[in-house]
Amino acid sequence: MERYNPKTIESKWQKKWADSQIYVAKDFDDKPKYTVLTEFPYPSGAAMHMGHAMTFGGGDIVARYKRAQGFNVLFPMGFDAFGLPAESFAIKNKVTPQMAVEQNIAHFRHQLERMGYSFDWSRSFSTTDPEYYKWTQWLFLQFFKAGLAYQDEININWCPFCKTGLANEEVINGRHERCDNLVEKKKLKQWLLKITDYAERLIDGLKDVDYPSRVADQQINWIGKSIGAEVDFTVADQEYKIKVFTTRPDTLFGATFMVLAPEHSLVSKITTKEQKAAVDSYIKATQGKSDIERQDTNRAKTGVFTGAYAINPATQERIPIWIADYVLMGYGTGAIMAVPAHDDRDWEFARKFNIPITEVIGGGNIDREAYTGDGKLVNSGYLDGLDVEEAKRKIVTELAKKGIAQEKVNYKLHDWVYSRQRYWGEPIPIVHCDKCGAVPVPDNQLPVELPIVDHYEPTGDGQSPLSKIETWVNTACPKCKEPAKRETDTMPNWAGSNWYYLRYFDPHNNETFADAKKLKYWGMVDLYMGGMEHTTLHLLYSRFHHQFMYDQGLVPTPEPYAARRGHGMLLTTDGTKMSKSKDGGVVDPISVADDGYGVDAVRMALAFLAPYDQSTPWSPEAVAGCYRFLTRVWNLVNEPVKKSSAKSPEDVIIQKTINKTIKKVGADLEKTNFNTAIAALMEALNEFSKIKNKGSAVWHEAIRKYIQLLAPFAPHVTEEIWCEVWQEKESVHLSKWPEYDEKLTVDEFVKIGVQINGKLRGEIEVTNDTAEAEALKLAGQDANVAGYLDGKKSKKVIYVAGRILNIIV
RNA sequence: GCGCGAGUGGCGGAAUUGGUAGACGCUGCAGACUUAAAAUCUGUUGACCUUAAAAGUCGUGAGGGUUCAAGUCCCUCCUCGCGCACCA
Repeated sequence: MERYNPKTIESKWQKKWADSQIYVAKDFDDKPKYTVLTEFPYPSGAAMHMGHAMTFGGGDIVARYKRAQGFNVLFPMGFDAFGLPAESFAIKNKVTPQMAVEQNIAHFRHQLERMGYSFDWSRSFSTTDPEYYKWTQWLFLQFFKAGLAYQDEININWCPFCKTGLANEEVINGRHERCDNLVEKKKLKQWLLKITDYAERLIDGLKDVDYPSRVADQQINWIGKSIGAEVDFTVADQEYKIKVFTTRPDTLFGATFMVLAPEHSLVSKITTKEQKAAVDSYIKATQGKSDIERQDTNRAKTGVFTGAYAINPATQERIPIWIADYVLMGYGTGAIMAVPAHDDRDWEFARKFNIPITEVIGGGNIDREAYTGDGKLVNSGYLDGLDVEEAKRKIVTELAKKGIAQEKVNYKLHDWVYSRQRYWGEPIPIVHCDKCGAVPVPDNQLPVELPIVDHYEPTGDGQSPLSKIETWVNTACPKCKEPAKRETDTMPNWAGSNWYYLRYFDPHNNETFADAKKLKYWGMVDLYMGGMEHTTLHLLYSRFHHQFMYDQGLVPTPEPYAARRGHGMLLTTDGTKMSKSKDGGVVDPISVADDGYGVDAVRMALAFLAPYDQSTPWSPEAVAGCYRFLTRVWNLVNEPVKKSSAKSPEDVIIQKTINKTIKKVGADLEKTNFNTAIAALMEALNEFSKIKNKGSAVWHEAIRKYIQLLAPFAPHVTEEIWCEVWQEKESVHLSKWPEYDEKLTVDEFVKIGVQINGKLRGEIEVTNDTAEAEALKLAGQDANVAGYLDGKKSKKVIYVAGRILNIIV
């Protein structure tokens, strides 16, 4: 008998699968379709890491399972190759980004093939292919034409290291998520996408899709919806009005001062001569602070009085207007009405600057702290006696009559800063003309290709390197044909991934981004697997993109992904996050496979280690264990046995085992519970190993099914057994998923516990329809139980058939 | 501070949704095979107390409660992880 040798087996089958194209998905097949998508990678020059293997491995298991179930499965793969890392790699290695990407894709694809994933490579593409980004640009123009892409001069997040503007979502704790450098503010003219128009839809749509609650909650949280009111305050003795947003209009009578963000446009207008010096120096000090400093909640409140007053519209009293950096220009209107009695921050501020604190909601002790709970209104004129909710409604109604307040919903979500000052991205297909303004490049001139240049290092002056290429920049206005200039900013690295899943449905179409019939056939992605870290980035962006496309009639479904699953993080053995900077931190799946365990064992270990969505420490022993398991499977099927048609007394056990296992593995796969599915397969192997007569017909049928169950998890060794050991003509991965007989999944006899007064004292063997009296009799025969029952009367008997017998004495 | 999730053996983790806690894997221990080791196979592996055997007591972060019965349900609290964070 040959030893299990993954190395020769794996490379052989990977080649055969590629040659026979068994994983190629067919458009418009009669079978029901199933689209399983795994986030496509950025092809770096480095080794593939465990996070990739988690994503692709999970997708591959599902893809193989669904194929076996008779679905026409689309399991595609491509590359997301625009963006900063490719450019940095190119600069470092002194090659062009185009060359770097080509090399890296070849390298990465080779690794993916080495892992044996069942991707349909015929549909592969890179977001950097001009035939692809033509449509990325075209889609941008649809946003532009719909008024959802616009230019604005705003204060944006600027990464001084990468020398580019960033979206809000790309800033984590005040640092650029890619390079970890501190982000600055910079005023630049930028392209933005109006994602805020879709804030409500992005929340709503989550109801109709199956996302882990963690993911849905995080998106809802990020969008940050709050319901409240906008109220106008007039500045005393001046013509200005200050608009504020508040979620607590009920506390208006308690507003004893106002605060403007230092950047607020009214600040310079209302500040008095006496206060000007103080205000100016405060603004200057604020500008010198980083976002991290400014957002530190533990910092003591600072601020300065403008000298101006506003009129509280409820009390008609004059209240001072301050500026303070705890009020952010980026949220609401950049101005607040401060109610120190019922807001922690306002309370702290008022205390520090000796501003009066007026209680308007009873129930707290405002001398000690702000009271933010419920209660009855006090000191509030016509609101007195109402509770908070009633008061909110009443005051907004009253003020609305006078035209100084209205209900308002606010979101934390900001419009998406969509331009980058880097070379390696899709050029924004706009021409700037002195006469006609921003003019879209006509469809027949797309794509606007990136010019090949010698220098593409970022300039750092807020201009894209493209701006230095005069021959490219200078063009004719598509409208009036007069000389005009191209937009030189490029799109963010997220642009290509916004809609890539749609392109898999029809990857080679030159007429449109994807044919409508194919969009309809492959429709919604049934299962989308990816990393948790993309929840408020790519996943949110692409949902927005898709919703817009739906509104434009470009796609048939309102949401892109029917279900989302994210994998947990692999931690180092000491429980910390795997990172490149740490010694031995990153383990690469292929080198582990090359150590002799093989790809199948590595893939199984990743699936077996922990529940799919849970973070867990990486364990090299787990791979060894899975290798051992696969070796045992290999030895079992290769064990020489005498074939016989005779029935064996062990047949019943064999049948029960395989039927139970089919049921369990199928149920677990539906829930992406890979770890328990594998445990069930291991359990079954243990049962099978104990069988003495391995020659019966029942045995052969069962072991055949067993290999089919194992196939999605260990595709190579099962294929070798199927096609070489058993000489089947067609791949195990094209075979039909075995069915089970419900009757054969139930054991005739089960052991149930016997409890006396709720404590386990014995065990009896019963059937599911053993009567209570019979069960009691059996229990009485157990010496230990009998000892406890001896001489005592049973008060009560609880008997749950097939579960438990509990006797109360 | 807000939102979400999790606390079970030496370790990773199971537990049919209230019914014999610790499946499966790893590790450890003992044995078989071997000149020896590796590999493989067999047994064993929650703690305590006893042990000739059987039995027994405790045990799912802590404390309380509901129930014949709680890892699972309810209340109070603690710890850890993730995300957001001066969001008005």
